[in-house]
Amino acid sequence: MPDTVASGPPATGTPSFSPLYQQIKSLLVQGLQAGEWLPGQAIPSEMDLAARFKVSQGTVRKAIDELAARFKVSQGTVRKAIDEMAAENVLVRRQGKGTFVATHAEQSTQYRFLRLQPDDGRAAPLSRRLLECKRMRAPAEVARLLQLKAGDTAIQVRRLLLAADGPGQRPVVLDDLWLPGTLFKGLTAERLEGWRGPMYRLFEAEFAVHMVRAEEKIRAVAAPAEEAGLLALPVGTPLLSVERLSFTYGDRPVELRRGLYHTVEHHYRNELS
Amino acid sequence: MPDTVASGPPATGTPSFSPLYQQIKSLLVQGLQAGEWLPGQAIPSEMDLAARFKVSQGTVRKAIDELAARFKVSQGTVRKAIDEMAAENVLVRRQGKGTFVATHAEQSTQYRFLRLQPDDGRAAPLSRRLLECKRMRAPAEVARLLQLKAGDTAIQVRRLLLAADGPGQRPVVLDDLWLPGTLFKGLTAERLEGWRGPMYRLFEAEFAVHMVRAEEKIRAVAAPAEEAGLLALPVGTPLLSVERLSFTYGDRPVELRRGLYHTVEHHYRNELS
DNA sequence: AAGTGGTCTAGACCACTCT
DNA sequence: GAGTGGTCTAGACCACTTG
Repeated sequence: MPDTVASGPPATGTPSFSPLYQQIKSLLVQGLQAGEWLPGQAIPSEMDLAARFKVSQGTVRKAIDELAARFKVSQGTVRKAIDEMAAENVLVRRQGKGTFVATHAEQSTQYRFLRLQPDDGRAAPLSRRLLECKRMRAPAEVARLLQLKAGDTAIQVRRLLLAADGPGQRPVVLDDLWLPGTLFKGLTAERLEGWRGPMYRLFEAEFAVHMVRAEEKIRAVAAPAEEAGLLALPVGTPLLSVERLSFTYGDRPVELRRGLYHTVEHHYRNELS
Repeated sequence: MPDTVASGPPATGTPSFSPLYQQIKSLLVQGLQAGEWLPGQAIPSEMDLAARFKVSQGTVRKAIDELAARFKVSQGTVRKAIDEMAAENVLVRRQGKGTFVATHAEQSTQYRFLRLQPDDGRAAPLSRRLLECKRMRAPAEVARLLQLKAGDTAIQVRRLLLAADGPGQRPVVLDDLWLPGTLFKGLTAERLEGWRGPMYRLFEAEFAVHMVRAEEKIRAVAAPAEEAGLLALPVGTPLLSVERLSFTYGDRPVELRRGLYHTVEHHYRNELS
């Protein structure tokens, strides 16, 4: 870890460039990026820190104090950095337990990025059906958005999400995903089909890629022939087209997804403020 | 102002019910609700506070110190309350100037709730055309969502938003609004047509109703005959249906709006985290 | 020069969780 | 009982805006 911070008393004099707590924040992001702490784990790893500072492991201090010592700043400054990261859903505080790296594994945040809801509040979870998973050269537009070099390979995944609350299963969502081939080396159809749980959790657990935030562009479109067929709908049915670009730590784009949502018994929910 | 807070040293002992800064926050919201400070104005009004505490007006202190004195808590606690309200876009901090009540008047936050964007980044502002503005008895569904009593009057407004970047003006959005008649007493078609600027700014300035947050339900629908005609589109064109319920201070619903967006050259933009 | 929000420090007690 | 985050206090200097 560079000691960009730990030079001199930062309270007075030059804040050099950005506020101390912002520097702490980016150091923590670097740690997350490097996989120093994994989703679901607590920060900091006391063993690790003890080793780093060559402090006897029995030296018991507060976790944040450890961070403070590591960065040579006060507890309050570290707190403010963590405050912001908690507001961004990168970290999760739990009173009495610790501060944890956010994960897509927990019930409460499992489908954090899926804003589609059934019109009646009942939250019948959707089932999945994998249609395709193949490696290919990334199309120009995909390469551009994922910041790949021309000719880099991408993985394309196509799948259906189905509502199962009625008598039969009705398709509700058709998803097309593109992933950078370099990051998702061992990803195969079998791996995807065998997985129980959210796809983003698989990405965390098997490929060390954690989705932090995303941008979506939403349109209304008429279902084209092929897509209509897959969704078992008449050609031309109005569908919500949701183009999502997802980012991991450090704002690196790592997934491009285009979903077609059938919004007759479901809707896309959004909060504005 | 009740002195729910100002009883005894709150740092130690019983926090009675909720954290101090939450109590401060709700007191501030009460002040906003009561119109004590208006959108665009700074908080606190020093004259007002001086009058309240019968302190000579010449006694100059920091604004937050005034609030702190008023509520008998430390500066840090007031700060935390204001922090949260700034995060909710209820207040706006400006370094060196003060803390202000958020408004829909400023350029930067003018169309805060309109997530529709042109596909090319160019931000050609939309022009408006008022189609209708009439008082009527609130339909059951509208009354329910706006928490009106059965039979209360509502104002219905219908309007078009048009893109003017090309040679002619093309309709892009058809909006239908319902407003509680009691809150918007003098609202007429003339008042709406004569107004230059965002509608939400008119609501602030003329009716003392400030929109703080909103919930939207989004669907893809086929344009019905009447709406298609108004938008100058073929019947059945896929449109984004955006149903918005807007709230003012204290989570009181004050506007129901249903927009139909034509999303061929525009899209709805959303950020997930 | 004065007043504002922005940052930083140092220390305290409380509420919750786990052993 | 020990360790965690949550809240609260008191005071300091800095950066920015305005007279």
